[in-house]
Amino acid sequence: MITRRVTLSDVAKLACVSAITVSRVINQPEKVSGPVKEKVHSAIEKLGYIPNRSASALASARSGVIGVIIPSLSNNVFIEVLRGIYEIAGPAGYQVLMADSHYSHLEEESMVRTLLGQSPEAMIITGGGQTEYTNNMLRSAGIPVVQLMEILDEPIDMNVGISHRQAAYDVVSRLVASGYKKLGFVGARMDPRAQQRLKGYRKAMESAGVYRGDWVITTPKPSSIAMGAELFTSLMAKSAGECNAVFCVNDDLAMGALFECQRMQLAVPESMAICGFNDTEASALMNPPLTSVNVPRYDMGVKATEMVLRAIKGEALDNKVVDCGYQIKIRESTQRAIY
Amino acid sequence: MITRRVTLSDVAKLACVSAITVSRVINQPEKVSGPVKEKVHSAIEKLGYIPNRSASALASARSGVIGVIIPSLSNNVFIEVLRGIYEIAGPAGYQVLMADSHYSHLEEESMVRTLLGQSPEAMIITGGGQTEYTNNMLRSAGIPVVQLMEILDEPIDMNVGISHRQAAYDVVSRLVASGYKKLGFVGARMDPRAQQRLKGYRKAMESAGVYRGDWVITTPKPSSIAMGAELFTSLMAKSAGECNAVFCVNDDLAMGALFECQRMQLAVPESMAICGFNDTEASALMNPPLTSVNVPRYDMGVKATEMVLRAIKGEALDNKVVDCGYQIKIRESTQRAIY
DNA sequence: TTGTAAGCGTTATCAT
DNA sequence: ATGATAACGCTTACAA
Repeated sequence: MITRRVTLSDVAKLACVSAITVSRVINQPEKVSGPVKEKVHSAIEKLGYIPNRSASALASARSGVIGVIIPSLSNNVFIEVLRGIYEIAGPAGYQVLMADSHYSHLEEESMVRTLLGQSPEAMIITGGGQTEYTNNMLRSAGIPVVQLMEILDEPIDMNVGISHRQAAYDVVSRLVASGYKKLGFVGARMDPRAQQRLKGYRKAMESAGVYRGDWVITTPKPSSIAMGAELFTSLMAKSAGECNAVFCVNDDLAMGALFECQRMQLAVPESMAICGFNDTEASALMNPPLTSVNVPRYDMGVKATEMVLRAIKGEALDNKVVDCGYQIKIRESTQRAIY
Repeated sequence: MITRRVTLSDVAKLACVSAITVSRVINQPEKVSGPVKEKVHSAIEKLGYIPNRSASALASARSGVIGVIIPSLSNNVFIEVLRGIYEIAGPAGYQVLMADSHYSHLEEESMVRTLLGQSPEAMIITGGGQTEYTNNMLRSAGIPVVQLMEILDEPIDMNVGISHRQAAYDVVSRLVASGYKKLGFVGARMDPRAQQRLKGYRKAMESAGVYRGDWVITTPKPSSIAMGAELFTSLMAKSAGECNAVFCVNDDLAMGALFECQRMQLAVPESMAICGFNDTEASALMNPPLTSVNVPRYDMGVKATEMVLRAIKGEALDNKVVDCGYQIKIRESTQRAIY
């Protein structure tokens, strides 16, 4: 005895109405009279009917799906963005189909293909630099697209993010201005955002006439707390202990650097100042609290999703590009009493 | 000029074959001759054809989707499980449709409904305690279901996890045996896993005859590093400073407790021993490194996904319940030189 | 307010 | 090896 999945017409039969009426009860209840609505609802409950979204999507050309591509599930920054996306999309009746490109534009290309197969009504992808083929696919899909995280020169469609270059320039300038002229740079993964931050660091250091190429330590390897400790050690070695401050391209690295200082008995900030980027929860709670740049990750996800939802509805957008801004958080880790 | 989405028959027309042949080239290429295959492939490329999954799902009754429900996107533990799921599902040609139940079995119910609407071929959900209605929906969906994270008494179908009670019992027993008899408990969120850990703690303490109800501090509020500091402070107050060790229900709390000790100038482990749970990256790298219980989160996700994939294929499973085990990591934070 | 008929783009089934 | 035809379950367009 095989139990076929319950369909619209099963419900219709039980409620003694036509299939389209059941469909209306679900999608446009205001167009159905009270008594009929009740009959249908009780039939739906009795049978435990669950509408088939594939059939619905096929017939209506609306999938109720938003496609999202992030570079990594291991990086908390993207998780918070995701949270923002889910928090808006779900209540609005949209499903999120997420894929992880592993920081590869080639994987990203095949993921865009796959996601487009689900006929998403909008796409949210991370940053720029997509392959030409990816761009073509996205353009010809004819759906709203948001590029998220960083402000780009030539967005495909919409763009939500911050200027990582400017943010890094700002915080580094402030550090230099307050006396930290022997400020090294430590970066891992070095994705486009990290590259922008490095540019900002460099410009700030050069403006002050204190840039030193050999104080820049980077690796393409994944970022982690352990990597922060490792790179910090390299910086100490390479600068022969000359650096007395370090700008880490993110808070994980900064945390690793701080832990390493503790192990080396290097007092922070007295002997070594540390600055991170992103302002994750731990940063403000460590000892000493870490200076960082607060980036509204969750809000970016929210904003991007709100924008695509509006675009799906065909509403006009005030602006296709939204700069979410950042906040510099100066904390004890860079507040040396005497220079 | 409206550009309709490219369909199978567009490709078929261009390649001068029938639609079903194009379908075969995509899904069962071994059943199509070489020359025809080439013709079709070039037509696909020329048109930039992307198959419509909704239509495919409808016609074939295979959606290529796995539904996943986790309680929270804010908790890293579940993110690592997710990583394991995505890492296996993607390459196997499955899309993951994820939903966040916010630790609510009622939200979970509506999310199961929503996900089932996508005709997933399998479902992976967190833990037990689902509503009766949820259980019914899952059962009558007739698809493989894995309950993940903890070993349950009466799983719906398959079950992958660890015994949180046993793990907590083990580590607490070891701490007590090595002299920490004034061991408090600190817990936040108190979801079913946390409850189990509390039970394990209690049993271990009672077995040793050192259990004290007033040394158990919990809150239903979300867990965080800041909350760890707060609860630790409460414990100190409530135990009038008598406790000289604390078992935190997770590593975030343990981290917060350690930071608070540093602020209070309480030497760890000399004056206060700290033990966490989960063994997240930071734990091993802090100063001092934190004792914790390593839980194979990523592997759980991998294992669960491998199991549902096998079940989808109709392959026999050796076992419907898999205990992934755990590892106790004793580190400096609980290694007092002299008791 | 309710219903009929046609089709959405794909695949299963049965032929050729 | 390839094709014709009828589903799959729902919604749109048009009637009644």
